[in-house]
Amino acid sequence: MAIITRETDYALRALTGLALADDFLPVSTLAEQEEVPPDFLRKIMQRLHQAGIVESSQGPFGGYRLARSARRLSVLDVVETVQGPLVMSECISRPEICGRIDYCPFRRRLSALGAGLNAKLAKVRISDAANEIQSAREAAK
Amino acid sequence: MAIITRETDYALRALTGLALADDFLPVSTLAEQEEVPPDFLRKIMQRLHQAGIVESSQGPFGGYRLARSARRLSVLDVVETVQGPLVMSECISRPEICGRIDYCPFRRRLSALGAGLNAKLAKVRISDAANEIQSAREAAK
DNA sequence: GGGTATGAGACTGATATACTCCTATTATTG
DNA sequence: CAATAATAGGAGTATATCAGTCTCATACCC
Ligand code: FES
Ligand code: FES
Repeated sequence: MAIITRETDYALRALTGLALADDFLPVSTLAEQEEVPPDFLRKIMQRLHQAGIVESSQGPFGGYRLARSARRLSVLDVVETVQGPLVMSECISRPEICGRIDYCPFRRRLSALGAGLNAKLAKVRISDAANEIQSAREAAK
Repeated sequence: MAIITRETDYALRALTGLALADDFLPVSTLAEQEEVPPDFLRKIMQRLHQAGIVESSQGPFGGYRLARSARRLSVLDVVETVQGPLVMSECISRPEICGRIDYCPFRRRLSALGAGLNAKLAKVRISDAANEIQSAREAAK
């Protein structure tokens, strides 16, 4: 089972592309650059827009750009926006449906692992990815 | 999104029950104890049996028991048996479908997180859970 | 052989995933 | 200032997975 869906993967690619562009970029360009089906990316960008991660401009020369610095945008933000909160299991995340909360021997251990993963995903920033691409480009010159 | 499905959750409960019983236990008893739909648990036990995690005995006084010590059975084993390998993303786990393997700035970082999570899940053993239940029972006496 | 238990697997409803297509809005152009 | 072209916005669809049920065959004990 994959923890990160393709939708999130595509969103990460697109946001990295936007971080490098630093200007309004249309979905068509972004989709070609990042090798994502354009119509699918359009829908993904809408969700990122609703979540306030990107700003949009319609009409010719429009497109999307980051709404905040790539340094303040983590992989966790993107995961949570696209596929919802990342949790170890439904039973752990929702005490009201658990029913064995007092004596379940896995709850504590597994929820700690979930919290750990979330913390690590929060430390990977879009700017890290953008910087890596940037460095590679300069090295290739 | 939940990393561990309900099916895996049920499997963990059942295996912990078996670890405490240390004898053949029928699915009906196990299902009642662990609060799992009996027919669903039956199917889950079949998969655990195919994977060699439990042994079965048919007929009266039959049921399932652990095929190996609970100390040698980790949560990761159960996750992989029930829901397949746990990976960060499809694109990361299958280089042949990736296409951007040489320059993807997320591949290295995220696959490291995936490996870390797998390692931690491998360190949580069914015996840990069984021991915790055992201790609680003795304390309640 | 009768009764109790598991084994294998087909079948189903609901939800999520991955993607497509049509519509509304904006900016330039003649 | 309308027509047009470029863009985002949002509805809709096919497939897969999840979660569970049901049936029937098989093995075992008395
Ligand atoms: S978290 Fe609910 S039973 Fe374990
Ligand atoms: S792992 Fe394939 S594009 Fe990032």
